[in-house]
Amino acid sequence: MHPSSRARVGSAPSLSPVTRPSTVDLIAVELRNAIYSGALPVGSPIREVEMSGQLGVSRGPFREAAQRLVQEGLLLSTPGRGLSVVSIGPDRARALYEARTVVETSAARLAVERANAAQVAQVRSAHDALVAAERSEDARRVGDADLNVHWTLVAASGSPWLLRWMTTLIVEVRVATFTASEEYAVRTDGAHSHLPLVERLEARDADGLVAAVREILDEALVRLLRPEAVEVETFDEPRPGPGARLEPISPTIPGR
Amino acid sequence: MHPSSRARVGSAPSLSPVTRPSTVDLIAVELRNAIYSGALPVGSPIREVEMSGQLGVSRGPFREAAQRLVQEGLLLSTPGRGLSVVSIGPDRARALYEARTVVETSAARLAVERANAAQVAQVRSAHDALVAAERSEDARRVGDADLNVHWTLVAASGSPWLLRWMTTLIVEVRVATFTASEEYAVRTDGAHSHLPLVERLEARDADGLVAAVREILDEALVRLLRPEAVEVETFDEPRPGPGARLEPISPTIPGR
DNA sequence: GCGTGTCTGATTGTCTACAATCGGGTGGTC
DNA sequence: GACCACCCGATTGTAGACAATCAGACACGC
Repeated sequence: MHPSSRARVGSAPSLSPVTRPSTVDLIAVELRNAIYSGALPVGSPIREVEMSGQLGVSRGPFREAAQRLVQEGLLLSTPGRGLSVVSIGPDRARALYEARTVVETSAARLAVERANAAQVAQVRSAHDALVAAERSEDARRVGDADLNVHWTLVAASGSPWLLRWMTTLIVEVRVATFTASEEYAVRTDGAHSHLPLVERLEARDADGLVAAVREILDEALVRLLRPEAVEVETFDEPRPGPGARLEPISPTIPGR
Repeated sequence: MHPSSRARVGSAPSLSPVTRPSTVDLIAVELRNAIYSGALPVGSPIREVEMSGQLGVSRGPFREAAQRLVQEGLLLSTPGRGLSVVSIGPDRARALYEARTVVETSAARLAVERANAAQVAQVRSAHDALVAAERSEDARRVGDADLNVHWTLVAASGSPWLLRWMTTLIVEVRVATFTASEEYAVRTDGAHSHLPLVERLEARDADGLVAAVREILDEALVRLLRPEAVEVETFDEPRPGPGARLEPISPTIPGR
């Protein structure tokens, strides 16, 4: 997903330690992506025998990766009954958006204070991708791009904690969306409504940026809870059909 | 620790589903407590063969529980080298306190808006426990009570997300403390300095409460980073000696 | 004395097998 | 028809075994 955990090769003359992803790392990413994309539907059981087989790994590391997602709040573990994908209904969706608002508004203030030019450019670049995504009229691509604008804004805060929470919140937002409706719809004017985020960040206008964030999130929550109450045009896309299929994990890159 | 995951027995005539803690749940709690208390020192390796033996469980569920703590940020997993307790030095401590401030000030505002009388009473009760702890002059007990005041305040916000983050932040604050110094010291006037938290919550004074939270956290960070810069009297206690010892986990309560 | 190669023990990472649990289906009794 | 007991297949939870990896010690060559 968004975090790039690529090994950093030190530039000459100094070398940095090389870290390689473990099997558990890879499985956890795969599972998180599957939940984010809807391939693993909300509330659905995690059949560990079947899924570990699909991924080409044994049950041990699969279970370990799953426990990461349990801790993250994306999977639910019930002793004796196994794992399932969480669902986030209306009550919890309100709390989710409340937490999301805390993170994003706080990150916005920090970003205005301290984001460097490269970080600000990344938010602008993410917004450009949103503009491009809207031309494609592909709801999923638009939704991804929309969330990525928010994610880069939080990344620009420079706070590892806020960014970690935001990475999970993004998946949870998707879970809440899938819980609310089988259909995935995004507004057609997301690029326009998100433009003030970029402009106010560039202008270092903290209060204006926070207000823009709040407005977007408040509206998104209303649309999530009562879609008919919001009169905006949307791109629609039905959810992928059932039958979660996980691809085998690529062999770990050998050597170090 | 603070979250009580006790099974809720429904009052007659309706019964609620019974949930029992899994072995993985129990191990994770044990590990988290051991990090919080310093029994597992910062930076120390997690010897899974030895520790699972001490807990009386096999390595499988031990590894699963450890992965929860990896996701939580309390343990670090390095492929081929295993697990170790994280350390949080000065740079990360600043970011930690920044995140802590975000959570606690946001929770404070929500608590003022919506905490019921029972929740407010719990904050007051937590403060009473801090007063009692100071009479004992036991630094650990004081530190625990201090953090519990903060935790109950966040609990009073009613936000599951903020509370979950806060539960981890508390352990991380301890990790940062142990990283900074072998000695554990708490100020002797914590009850006095925390009193405005309770009073302003009771008075529903949001701005006043937020200011009080900020002041306490700012001062705590200064004391963490430069202890000599803060002239306050402290209770001191050396850290427990090395040799982490985990007690065997009680057998799961049979039946359902 | 320093650097490199090899060996060994400890530990990690993964796999497989077995016991325990759960849920659904079936048959018997009232 | 409703309820209960039993059985069986699927799945989970855990233990133990084996392969792979790492770190430290030692020997050798320069």
